Amino acid sequence: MTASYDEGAALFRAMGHPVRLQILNMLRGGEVCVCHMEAAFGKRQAYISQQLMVLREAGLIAARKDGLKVFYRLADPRVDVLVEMALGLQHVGEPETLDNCACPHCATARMEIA
Amino acid sequence: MTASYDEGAALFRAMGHPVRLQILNMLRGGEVCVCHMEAAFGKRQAYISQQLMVLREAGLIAARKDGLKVFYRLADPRVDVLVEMALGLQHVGEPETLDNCACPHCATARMEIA
DNA sequence: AGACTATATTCAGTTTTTTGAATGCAAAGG
DNA sequence: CCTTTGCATTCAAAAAACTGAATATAGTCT
Repeated sequence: MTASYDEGAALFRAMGHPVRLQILNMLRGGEVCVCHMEAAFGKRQAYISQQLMVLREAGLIAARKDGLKVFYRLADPRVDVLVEMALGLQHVGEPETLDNCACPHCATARMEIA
Repeated sequence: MTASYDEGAALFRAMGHPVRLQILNMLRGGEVCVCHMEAAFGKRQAYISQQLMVLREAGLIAARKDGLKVFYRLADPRVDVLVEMALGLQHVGEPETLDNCACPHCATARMEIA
């Protein structure tokens, strides 16, 4: 019974960090690889991975490995709504799909298409 | 722009604590005085006040003073939904209205009615 | 196998949060 | 005015979170 509050609080604590919230918001747009976040946020890769670990342990995101890259997605549809509400109901999130990704892989992917 | 994430994160951090979450959930049922929380949670009064301060500073709750007592309520309707979602969409919250309050004031209030 | 790439983990120092204890303060009653 | 009641604030020690640096791992390619 008190466990419910502990679990709920743990959920909020995991979301209560600017970078993690930004990651979650980005994932609302669909699956994203780590290198994309690295490029989009301008943070060190190790740092991004640390935050991803927190989110993973909280059960907020799930990972899919494809070759060398790892793609992350929201693990729970509730998270989408929670993030949306916290950011003010109108904040659409940067249209940061893989399209404007500056990481080597995404860039070359675009070149192949064009 | 980054401020949005900071603000959202601050919101979640304020909610990311078992006792504070429990307080917020209680307030979903309406206005409640501090003495009621004290009795309902079995925590020291000063401790409750500390958590209330955090919630107040985060803009999640508002206070109304009536004589010696202070009544708190949710300041933002979004909070109601956020708490509800975090607690699992079904958790109704203890039916802890002022009716089952063990604090002196609430107890005598009941006696006056009966 | 060796080198390289993408991501993960560990470690340590710093900052923040948490929480118990003590104290402060304003309103009400006598 | 003095006391009591209900709540708030301050302080300090312990616990936890944050983050930079270094290191590890796993997959790919030659």
